[in-house]
Amino acid sequence: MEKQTITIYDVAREAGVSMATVSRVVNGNPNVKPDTRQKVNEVIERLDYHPNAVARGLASKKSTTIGVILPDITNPFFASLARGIDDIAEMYKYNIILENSDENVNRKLEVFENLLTKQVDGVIYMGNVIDDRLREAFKNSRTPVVFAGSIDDKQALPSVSIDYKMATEESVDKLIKDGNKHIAFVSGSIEEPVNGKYRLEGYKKALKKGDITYNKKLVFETDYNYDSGVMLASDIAASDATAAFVGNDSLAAGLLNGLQDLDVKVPEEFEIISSNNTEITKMMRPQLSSVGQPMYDTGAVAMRLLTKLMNNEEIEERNIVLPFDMVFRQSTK
Amino acid sequence: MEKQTITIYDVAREAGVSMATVSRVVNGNPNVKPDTRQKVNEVIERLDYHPNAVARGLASKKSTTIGVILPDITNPFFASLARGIDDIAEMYKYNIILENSDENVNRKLEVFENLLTKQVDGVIYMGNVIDDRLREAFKNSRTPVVFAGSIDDKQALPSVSIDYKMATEESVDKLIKDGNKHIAFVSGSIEEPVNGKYRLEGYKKALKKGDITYNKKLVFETDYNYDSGVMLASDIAASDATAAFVGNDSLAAGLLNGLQDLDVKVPEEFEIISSNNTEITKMMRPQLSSVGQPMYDTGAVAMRLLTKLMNNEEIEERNIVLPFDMVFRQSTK
DNA sequence: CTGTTAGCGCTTTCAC
DNA sequence: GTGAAAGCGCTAACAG
Repeated sequence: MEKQTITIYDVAREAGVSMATVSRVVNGNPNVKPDTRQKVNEVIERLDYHPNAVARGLASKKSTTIGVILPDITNPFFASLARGIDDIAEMYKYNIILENSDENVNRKLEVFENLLTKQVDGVIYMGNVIDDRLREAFKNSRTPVVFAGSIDDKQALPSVSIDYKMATEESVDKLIKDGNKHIAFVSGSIEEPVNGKYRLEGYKKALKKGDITYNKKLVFETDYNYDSGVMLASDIAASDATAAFVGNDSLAAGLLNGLQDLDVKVPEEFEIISSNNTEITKMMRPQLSSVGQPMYDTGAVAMRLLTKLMNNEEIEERNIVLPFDMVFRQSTK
Repeated sequence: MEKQTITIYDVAREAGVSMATVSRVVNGNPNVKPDTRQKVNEVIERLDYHPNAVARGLASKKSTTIGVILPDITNPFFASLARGIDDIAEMYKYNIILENSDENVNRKLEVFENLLTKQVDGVIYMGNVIDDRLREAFKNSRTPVVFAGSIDDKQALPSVSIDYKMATEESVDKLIKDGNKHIAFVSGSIEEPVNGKYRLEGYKKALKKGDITYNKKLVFETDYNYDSGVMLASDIAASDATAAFVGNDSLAAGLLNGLQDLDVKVPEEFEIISSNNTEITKMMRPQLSSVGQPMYDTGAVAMRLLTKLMNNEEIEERNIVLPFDMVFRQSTK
């Protein structure tokens, strides 16, 4: 049925030139006489020749493939980032190998090894947790790694993200301005730098500006999902909080619904500001106010940065901070 | 900093054996004396040797990589399928190259070519649209392709999905049993087999059983997203429909909110049954009733099927139909 | 059980 | 502008 694999050698023979010349035209090398080029192209067409990327990768030591490590592709936040990455990758002719890490450190190490084994030209890392072993592995490999939507708190590696501290600060500013004196901070584990280091600091800074003393009891750590939010609602309703900054949309959605099920009126009795402005913020009733984070762009910019790193181009800024905005909807006054 | 790439040859020399032997121990070939094996493993450890998957791929003609073509990874339905695929792929030591097609036929052809170029061992295809050129390309390649969560209406290619016709039929049965005489059918383009061929047929069959005449005006085609649902709400409210079967959760969510914004009470005045039972069905108020589709499992089973195909194992059934269930929540009586 | 020997299909000096 | 030849790092007969 299907004919034998046809190789560069077949094309060379048919066109009466050498493999080197075929290789040149395939790769757009200018040092080929137009006549020759055309002749070769005709044969390529006629034989329906397709270069073998694996052989090419072995010879050139470039795979035109990059690895993408993320916690879970079903999380809309990471899916959006991945989409941004993929679109730019496509533009630069790179393919993407996807790896779900479930934020498991050992798994990340394995996965990274595996990616190196596959000779990826670069990797984009997403995830809120990063430990020293992984950081070491990243640094020791000569494969460039960039962080997307995540920050290495040691700032040792290139990254693209928003200013989480300031975004949180502005959110809490707004909540204070609305008259709230007791504001909950809801997030995933504060072991994660994005929460414990950046967001929490922004939260504290806003409190200080508002002359409100920080109360540890108003810091709620849980998982990033809807059901956790629902379950958290009773705890929060039982506290004296009248507003919350929430670090994740699914979590915020759960909290909102949970609170309403307990007959707490939002925003009249309780205000909520969420963090990622994914589509579900619009689906909720009342609609959730949120920090607006350019997820797609974060992925896109990270990929663009990676291409520069892979080509050893000059980099102006290794730690890129993208602008965010505040989207006020119905869950705030 | 980083030492030279160390190869199988280095290991062989250091261990005083041949490359072939090293290759054997690396690949777990049993024909190696335990002593030798251990000696080689020690050297591998000491030299921190990592096999080069590209070279291996060239020599063995296997890349241990598969391609996954889907419309858009930010669509939760496809993201869940992708997760199922990835988990099983990992189990069988395959990696996944992700390709977003945006349901664009030309792009799909390109992307598929590219995947073949990269020598993937198999491909999983998701998408509701498939035209003859693509089907031909799939069949002509000797790379196995399986459909996941989608059906090739010609049934020519292996696939894994639920029985969309029956799921729709059962949904509409329920709506009829609740007393509705005018039931809208809302989906994406009925050019897509899943809608025009399977779901619509199930819809018609249920109507016939309920002695309701099919009314073309109650068939609404639109895009698979929240805003389209919102916009559709006024049209549907203006029709005489008192219930709707909707082929997509985001769309159903938009319709639900749109209807409520028009003061239509759900489910008292209007019932809705959606299709994918993604998490947003639970987030909506009232919560959406939905066909429960095993998305993760569909991906997982498709990947398992692909592994069999790649190994030329016997296949009992090429077109696997997974069970679905009906999840009744608050958008139905 | 182990070693030898060809390649896999392509890129890349280095000559001419 | 073009060709010859040497690998890239590994697998897979084939001997022995």
